[in-house]
Amino acid sequence: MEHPLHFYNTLTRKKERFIPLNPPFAGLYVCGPTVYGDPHLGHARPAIAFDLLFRYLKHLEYKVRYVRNITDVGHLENDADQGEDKIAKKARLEQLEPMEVVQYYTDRYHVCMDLLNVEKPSIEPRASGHIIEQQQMIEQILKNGFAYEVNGSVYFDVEKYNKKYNYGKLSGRVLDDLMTNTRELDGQDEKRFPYDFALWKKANSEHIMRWPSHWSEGFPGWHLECSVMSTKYLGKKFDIHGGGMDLLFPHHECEIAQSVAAQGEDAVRYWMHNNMITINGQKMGKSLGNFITLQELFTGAHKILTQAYSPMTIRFFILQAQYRSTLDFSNDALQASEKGMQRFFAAVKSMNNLVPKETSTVDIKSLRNNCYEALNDDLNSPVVIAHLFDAVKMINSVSAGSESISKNDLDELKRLFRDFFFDILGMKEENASASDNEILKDVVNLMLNLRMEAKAKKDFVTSDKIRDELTKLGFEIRDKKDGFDWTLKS
RNA sequence: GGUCUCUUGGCCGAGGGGCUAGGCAGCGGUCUGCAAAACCGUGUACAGCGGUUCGACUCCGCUAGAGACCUCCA
Repeated sequence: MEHPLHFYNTLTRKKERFIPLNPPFAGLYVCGPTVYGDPHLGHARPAIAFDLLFRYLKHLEYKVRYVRNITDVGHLENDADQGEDKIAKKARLEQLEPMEVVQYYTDRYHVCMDLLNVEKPSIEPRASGHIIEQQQMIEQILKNGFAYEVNGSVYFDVEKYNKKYNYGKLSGRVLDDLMTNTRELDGQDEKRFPYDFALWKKANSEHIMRWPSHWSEGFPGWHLECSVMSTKYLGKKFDIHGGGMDLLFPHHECEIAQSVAAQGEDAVRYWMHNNMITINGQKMGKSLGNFITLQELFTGAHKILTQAYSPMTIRFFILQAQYRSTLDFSNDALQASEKGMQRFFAAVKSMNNLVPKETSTVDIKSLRNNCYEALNDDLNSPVVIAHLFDAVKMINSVSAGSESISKNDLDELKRLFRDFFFDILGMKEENASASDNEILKDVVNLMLNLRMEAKAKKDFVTSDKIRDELTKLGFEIRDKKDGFDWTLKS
């Protein structure tokens, strides 16, 4: 590859060059949502971060299979083996079938992802659709001696596993430390060791989601689905596994243990973790109750918001931080993103109206490589955006007449925006429907032409009135040397 | 308590031993009938204290503060 892509591998704790196992193919698995609640801002981060990766890998002409799961079963409410299934609990609260809840929130998630212009993954498997495969993996782990059965439940034998392999290599944990640090947990009596985790859990009588198995009627443990579905669709060894940093331990650590226990070697080659979105410096999360749903952002219906923010504003906001940094959320920060993003779209519009000259006084040659360099350095989207802002400045200068651009350079500039701003960063014009409305366009142009006539007659009362009224309606009017320009703001 | 991470100007956020990040906001100017937009100019920012170094905001140590994981979490 001409542009070597590097990213930070959590497993090795350093940036590594990405060399896929079977080029030109690349396999990517990302932990998707547990569908028992409305998608919130936190869900947007990994979705967008790995959407960026997906898009960039495709841009680099890899044939990517992107698998992002839907967790619709198996995550327990409280302590590993005492709680009830989250989805079952919600179902009982709302008097709905569990699968009805799953469907409802899956649909909500999809709607939000579409609005955020997050591309659909190649495969979106559900845990509930892979019960048999999960049982097969449990059998394999049992056969290899790294699990034991107690009263119809099957647990992973962490201590035994750690004698042969290294439990904790991803999160940097040492099992001995974990042992000395053991806390009192209820209902651990079935386990040999507190850090053992369930592979299969016998369902109690009230538990609604249950499947038959050799061991009991029950349900699979929480970490199993990802091990199973990733390798099922990407192979026993595959390139990239992504997810939020909060899943690093125990979820991803257990995934590694399961895969290694089942097949004798790691499944994942590069582990990538996105950081959290914070609010007032604190992680936004369900348990803290300080999360803000995407719906609330899109409608402005939240007390810390002064207005609604469009999905593209959210996307731009998230891309303005590198995915491994925490991103502090606030109304002010969103407002800054919205303004900046609007400058982009205004510049793109005026780029398409630029008239090329014989020669260029702007230097656009380095822009493309600068953007590649930023992306190749662990997907540094904020730096890409900074370079694109340089391009915005050039466009505006040419538009203002203080600089000129050649036909070739203008074409390259257009390609630059198409490739990086639209295709890779995944930005898109939002109120296209409004400004694409021909009749609306004609009416606004009519009004503004009347205004021009008034101005020509120095009838500024009339001309200002037209401008002010249109502004009130949400239009932005910009006078030009010989004419005008306008946009409908969202 | 254990493990780990972070602390950049009013806000968000890159970066990296000596070279302007960028955006938003602010201030001054140009343009304009006035605006808006745009353009030009404008900020002695790197938590504190030591150390290493010719030179540190960037490396090391300590102190303070914040956070993450250790329990479901994106």
